[in-house]
Amino acid sequence: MPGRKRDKSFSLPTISQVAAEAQVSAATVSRAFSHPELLNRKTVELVRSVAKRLGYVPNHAARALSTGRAGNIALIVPDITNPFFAALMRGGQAAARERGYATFIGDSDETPELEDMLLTKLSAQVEGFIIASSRLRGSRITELTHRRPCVLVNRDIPNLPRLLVDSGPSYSQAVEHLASLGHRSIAYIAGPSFSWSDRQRYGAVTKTAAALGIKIVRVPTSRPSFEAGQACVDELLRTQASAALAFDDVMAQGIMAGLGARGLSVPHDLSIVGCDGILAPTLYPPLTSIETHCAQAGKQAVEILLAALEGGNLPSRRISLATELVVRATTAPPPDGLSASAPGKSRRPGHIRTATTLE
Amino acid sequence: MPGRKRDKSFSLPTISQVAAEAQVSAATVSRAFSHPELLNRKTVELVRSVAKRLGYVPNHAARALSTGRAGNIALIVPDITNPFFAALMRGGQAAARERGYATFIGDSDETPELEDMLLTKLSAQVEGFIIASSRLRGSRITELTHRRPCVLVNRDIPNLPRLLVDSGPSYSQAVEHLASLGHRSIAYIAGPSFSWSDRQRYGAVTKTAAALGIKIVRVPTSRPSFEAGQACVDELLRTQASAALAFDDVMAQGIMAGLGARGLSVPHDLSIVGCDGILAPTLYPPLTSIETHCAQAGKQAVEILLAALEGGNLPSRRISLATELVVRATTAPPPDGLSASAPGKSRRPGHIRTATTLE
DNA sequence: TTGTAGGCGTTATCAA
DNA sequence: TTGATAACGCCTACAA
Repeated sequence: MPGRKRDKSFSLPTISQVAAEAQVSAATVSRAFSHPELLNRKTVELVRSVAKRLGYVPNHAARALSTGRAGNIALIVPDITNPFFAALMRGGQAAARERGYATFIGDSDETPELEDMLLTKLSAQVEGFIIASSRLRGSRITELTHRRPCVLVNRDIPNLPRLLVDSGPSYSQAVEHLASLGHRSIAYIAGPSFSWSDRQRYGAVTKTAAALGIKIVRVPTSRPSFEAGQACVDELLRTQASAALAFDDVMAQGIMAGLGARGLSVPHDLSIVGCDGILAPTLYPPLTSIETHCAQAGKQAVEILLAALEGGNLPSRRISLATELVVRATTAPPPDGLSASAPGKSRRPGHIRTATTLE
Repeated sequence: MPGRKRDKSFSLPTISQVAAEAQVSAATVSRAFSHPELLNRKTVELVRSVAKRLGYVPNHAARALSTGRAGNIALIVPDITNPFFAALMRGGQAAARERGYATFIGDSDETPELEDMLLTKLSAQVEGFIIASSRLRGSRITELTHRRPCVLVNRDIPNLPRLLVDSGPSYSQAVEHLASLGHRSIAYIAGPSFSWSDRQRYGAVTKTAAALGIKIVRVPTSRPSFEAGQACVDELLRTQASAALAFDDVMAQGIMAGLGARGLSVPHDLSIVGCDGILAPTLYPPLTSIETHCAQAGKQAVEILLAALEGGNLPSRRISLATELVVRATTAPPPDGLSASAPGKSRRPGHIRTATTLE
């Protein structure tokens, strides 16, 4: 007869074992967990106690097959170890868990191929995706969205639900902040070329700099990592810029380490601004950085996805998340510039937040 | 008739759709993916091309139900955002992916309850678990191991397969290193009380210190985080110790920040040693720390688990992973001590590795 | 309030 | 080399 023998050594108790033990039908056991309100109080209690004794837990995979609802979502990020994504994942996973969803993670290692592979392999096991900083072509993302609901983070594709950390204005402020300190030549330490965030940030920087008559030099890097930050220091120094705007805190940290290794000090020899806000307050000196509220972004992305899953259709809305420039101790007047303003303090009014103590 | 209607908006192509389109049976389609060697070359090609055109991907959940093999594993850690666990996860996830397994992550937020919940909810969807630094009672872990194969990291329970980052010897060396610099009173900044690693580290520290006639004061903390590190600085200073051995790099970083905020400098006013090796080289000053090779540990744990899944039984072996003390720039003679030895350099011979440049 | 039975997508057994 | 079919564990429409 068909059907296969199976290694019983690690098998979990099934619904029918519970049913037999409790002397009820499997349907009753099922209802005791999914729709207890349809059952007699006593029955629910009986079934649950038997289930507990046997160690029965409803099998998600089987339930998924039957209902089409896996109770899982997946979170795809380019780099698990980057604090921005780690915080985003943490916020997202907590939100999912609160609503009863389990979370897959995929680390694409910054490569489109791996990202694509993860997305296709996971698609049957999850109800939807959060894709953060996708390195995929827009057309491919749109295709995938037809198979499973996707919420994008930091990728702006029309008609798809997306959460955009709107750091452009803060980068503009950062340029103004540096300008007010007397900087006339600023290096932009670039992020990945496929990154929407990088385009947005670089765009804001060049535009604001042009308006202020400030020179911007773009320093390309291999990927947003501590090592890449260190590695670009020579090129950064060659630009003769007196300040660096980094794509993120991790790179800024790498640059600070690289400068330190060359006997240069921050902000005395060079001013630095990062972006993320996670690493920034933990560094020495505390990094002037753009706060992105990444855990909040993860949470909100998951909430949008789950609402869509339960509501039935995706909102296709574009949501912007505000950021703030937080001035700490890595920005000061340039070495030979005007020394009227105190280091680490901006004289400009506006939305700039100044952190006086370590947070 | 029974069976339910389902929202078709996001449904994936199924095996029978491919079968119909390719004019073969569902069994043939199945074999084209699972056992192509049983099929005619032409047939395999035909089926695969049709599948590709339709965007068909075998449904893992259904396969899991039929075979009992989910093709998933789960990685449970106390804190996703801790670089030690982030690196461990990255190593583990990459190893799993290479062997065709997808990875769930669970962040237990340092609580046993959440950890237990994650483990039970995930058990039906995964073939096995990697549990890192479990905060669960040993008896509970043993119970869970009967349901699904588990490989433990940094938890020493007899008869279970476990990978232990054996940092004890390096902590002993750290004590000797500090002693050789002239320190006579050292604070140990503790980790979580349920943590095997903490017991091992504290044990090694007290034992070695006793042999050298050095005083150890244990400073308890709420959890291994940057904030907790900052928060314990006052208590640390009250101990009058001239050096601090921290449970991990994250706490060491918090302490360094807290000292900086109080106008104290490292290693001039206080020497600090951390543990992990991820954060250490990125800090300023570069942190003397114990290198734990955490990504490697994640990889190896997964390999043990997968070998067990394929081999059929768990090895129940206890594997030790060696660590190394890497001396960087946060250890020096105490303020009023002998100043014969150069700061940041140990005069002791042996296995101590000295990092002269930033890595 | 509870039981019966068909079906979710896939795989393995058996037969052809 | 391929096809028909039972079975995996669960859920739900319908009957009782």
